[in-house]
Amino acid sequence: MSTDYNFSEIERKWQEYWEENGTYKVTEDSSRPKFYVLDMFPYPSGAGLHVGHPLGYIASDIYSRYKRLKGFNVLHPMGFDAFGLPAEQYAIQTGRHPAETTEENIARYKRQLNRIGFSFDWSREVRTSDPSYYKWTQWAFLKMFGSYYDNRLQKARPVEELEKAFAAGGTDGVDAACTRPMNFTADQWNGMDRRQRADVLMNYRIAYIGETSVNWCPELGTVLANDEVKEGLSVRGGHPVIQKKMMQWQLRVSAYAQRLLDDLDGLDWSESLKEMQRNWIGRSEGAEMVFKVFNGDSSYDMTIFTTRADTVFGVTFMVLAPESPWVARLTAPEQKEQVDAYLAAAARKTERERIAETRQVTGVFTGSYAVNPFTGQRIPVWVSEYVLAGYGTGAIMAVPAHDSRDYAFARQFNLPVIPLIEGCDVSKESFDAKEGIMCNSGFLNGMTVKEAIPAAISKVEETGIGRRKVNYRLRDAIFSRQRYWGEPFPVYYEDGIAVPMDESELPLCLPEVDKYLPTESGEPPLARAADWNYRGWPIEKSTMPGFAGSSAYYLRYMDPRNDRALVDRTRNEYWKDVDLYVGGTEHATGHLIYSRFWNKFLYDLGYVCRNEPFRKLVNQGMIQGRSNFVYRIKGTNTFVSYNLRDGYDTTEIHVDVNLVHNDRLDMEAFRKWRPDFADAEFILEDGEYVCGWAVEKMSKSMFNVVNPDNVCDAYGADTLRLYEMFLGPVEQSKPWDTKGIDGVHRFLKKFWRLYYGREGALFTDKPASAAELKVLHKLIKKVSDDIEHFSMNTSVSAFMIAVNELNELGCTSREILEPMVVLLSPFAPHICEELWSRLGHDSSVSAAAFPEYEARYTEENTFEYPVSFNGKTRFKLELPKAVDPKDAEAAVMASPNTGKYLDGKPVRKIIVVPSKIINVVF
RNA sequence: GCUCGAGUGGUGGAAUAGGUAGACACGCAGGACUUAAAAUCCUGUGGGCAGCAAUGUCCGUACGGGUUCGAUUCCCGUCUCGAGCACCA
Repeated sequence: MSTDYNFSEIERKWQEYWEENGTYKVTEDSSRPKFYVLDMFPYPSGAGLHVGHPLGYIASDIYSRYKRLKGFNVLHPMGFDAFGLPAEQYAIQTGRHPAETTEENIARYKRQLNRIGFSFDWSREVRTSDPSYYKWTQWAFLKMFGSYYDNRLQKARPVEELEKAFAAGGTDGVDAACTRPMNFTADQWNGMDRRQRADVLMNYRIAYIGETSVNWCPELGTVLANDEVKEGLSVRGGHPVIQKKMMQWQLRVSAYAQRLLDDLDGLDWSESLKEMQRNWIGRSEGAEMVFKVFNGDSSYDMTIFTTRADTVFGVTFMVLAPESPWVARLTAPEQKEQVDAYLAAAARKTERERIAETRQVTGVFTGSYAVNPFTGQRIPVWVSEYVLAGYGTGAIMAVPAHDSRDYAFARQFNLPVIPLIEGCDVSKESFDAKEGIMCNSGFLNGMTVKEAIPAAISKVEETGIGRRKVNYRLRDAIFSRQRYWGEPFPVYYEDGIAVPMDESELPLCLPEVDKYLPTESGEPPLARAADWNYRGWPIEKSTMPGFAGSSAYYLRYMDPRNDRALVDRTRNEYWKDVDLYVGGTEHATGHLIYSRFWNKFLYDLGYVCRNEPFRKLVNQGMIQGRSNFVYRIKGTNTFVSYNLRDGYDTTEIHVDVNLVHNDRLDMEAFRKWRPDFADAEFILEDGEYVCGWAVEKMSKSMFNVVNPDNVCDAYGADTLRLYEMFLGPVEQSKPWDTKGIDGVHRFLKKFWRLYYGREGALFTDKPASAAELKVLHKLIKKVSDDIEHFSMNTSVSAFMIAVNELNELGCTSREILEPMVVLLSPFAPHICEELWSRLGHDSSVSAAAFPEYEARYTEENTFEYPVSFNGKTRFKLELPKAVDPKDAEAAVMASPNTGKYLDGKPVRKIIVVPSKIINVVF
């Protein structure tokens, strides 16, 4: 048996052992408390893992292993988010089936993950593209199709109950979330035919089909959700996105806006992430107000939304969104030509162009007028792009004096500006702040803005002009994608009426197609599938988006092979929810909103027992690349070292970071790297070639991708794990910098040397000394506190200190060395398994118990000392043994806090520098 | 523009209730063992000033104020960087 730390042999051995023995397989066990640690499952891309991906997995694995040692029954699964665009685009280029390439990518991912020594229970693996999995994605969709949202009860209910209510009393007494408000009587409902009823119900379903303005990406040939578009470009691929009206499946996420907002308060998530969700939900309180509008002889009531009802006396015009249905109604014949031209121009623009032209003010007069309900004044109605169709009612009252956008518009088109706040200057810009005293505002005069807002809304309600209203920025999620590689909708069209399939017919599997491109007529790829129909009726041709499969996967891990339910009730009641969820912040407004919505929906229907899915969430930072450069002298094949390059005219060239160690170039490897560098010459400093560096995104084109496999080859998985933790706080983004990895590797070697010298085993049965025990117990306390607080980086430091101290003490006692192995095993499981077994244990170290921290070593060194004040013993001090009680008492008496706190608070801490007491902390 | 974070040595970063700032590691410098190298080990390492020295002393956590006996930590203002949202009425 080798006495050296042979990491590659050790790691291979134990990884095989874990697999053969099913060491990390977990079953429901009601005798032990559960703990559910989840990582956001990866999309298995063709590029494989780089060193940044496992950061969160390592942290969560340490946490899982720690909890296991603490006696918890830990569920720590892994799976794959396997549907997605890259596999499909690869299929379009190569003709290979996405299932095939996905399978290969998953195999590579699993191999790479297993090399790092994670304690995943692979028997519970899920893949979203697997029919036995997406059966339950489709099932949830059918449930959403069959449900509506009851605003009064604030929960989802079966559509059948809505039908009963309609049959009994029409829309009277029904308060349900819907696309547009409806009004009909029971008689009208009962008189409707099948198609009419289907149309009405579609207005209420939680999964519904409807015409909406969508983000259409022509390049990708599909629609995208709001969170898949950034700055007018698709997140995947960066292609331009335009607005288009289309019939699309949607999920009524907006119905859950208030609950999604309220329930954030109870979650143990970072404040910044909660804030992001709050912004995305975008609750704003205000009022809806009705304005009378006139087009020639016709008059209508038009509703607008405002958060500034107090400024109604300053309304000098109104503005409609170009897409608003009011535009057609309110365009006067003499203005029709101009309005149509404006609408056409607006429709042609991409989202990006609209954003780019934000500063340009455009608009057109409709020729119609409205009446200000408070002043009776006649005001013109305009159309402009700066008003959004999708928010509020798509129409606004414009108050140029107190809204900068209205102000810009008024200045552009010479519309009047009426200031409403005493002393404000609106000659150059609007006064947007909600402060000051109202003027020119009738009954509001003299009030502060803060008083005027509720007063104005009350008046609006009293006079029947409108009502209090809360608006949300959160929109319904568009759920159709015109793509192949996604879940098919279990819906067919009978005479054009959408009909759900029966649950018993799931899964509806993806059909084979000859090509993965849209058809010539622009239909989705599924239209290429011959004979794909249901009893002769056409099946829905679009597929579900990426977030469909990832919205409930955490539930499926609880019961992954169940074919009768998404998750069995008793299993769900055992595992309940995710105690710790680790993943990137990029999912803040996508997956993490959809998942919460999906879970709440299932909760409403009684399929799951928890209202929120993820109790605690940690966002791991991104690991950026650290690129290296060499400097070629122009026109030559000579490269000059970093610090000497000033004297030359050079070109900076990215060099593969795998050819560089501590910024020193391996010149031989460099010559072999590419043929044109084969005869490269170098100008060196101190005999070495020093490279330049920069922090950039980790990508192939920058040659800065570090593959964890290479790190495992060179240093071992345990070093990789420790090093990724040592790099800094898990939540923080940082560049991957191999400087310093030697230090961590050195630590593991030192750790090994504590157990094995060159001559063999060093551990003995000798009892531990007090000093040794103190080192151990200090470490136990530090490490457990650190892991609970997710600061693994400082734990690694603590291990280094402890090992140095034990070395100095010449520690050989098993009493110390055994618990040390258990302690380190969450971080470096392989080396610890090996040492554990060499210490004579038959079972895996993961079956051990995390050592208990014994306070006696601090107790032994402290004692209580009564302090008298005014002749009465007031409290006892806990003093470090090194401190002379007289000094302590003197320090207490001299303490500036004594007078303040002597009677009340206990002493918390005595601050001692080597020889003297500085202060007493109460 | 709005919202939320963060600014500490040459570098990554510690300081987990306001209490010795710079733990630990890298890098660097010097030394030991080597014919040599690698590996390993030891010592030093924020800055200024004084001293042969051990040491002493002052300044230091982006900047300017404040609260406190005491501030990297709390409060106000400024600057810089990062993240998110962005015509949301």
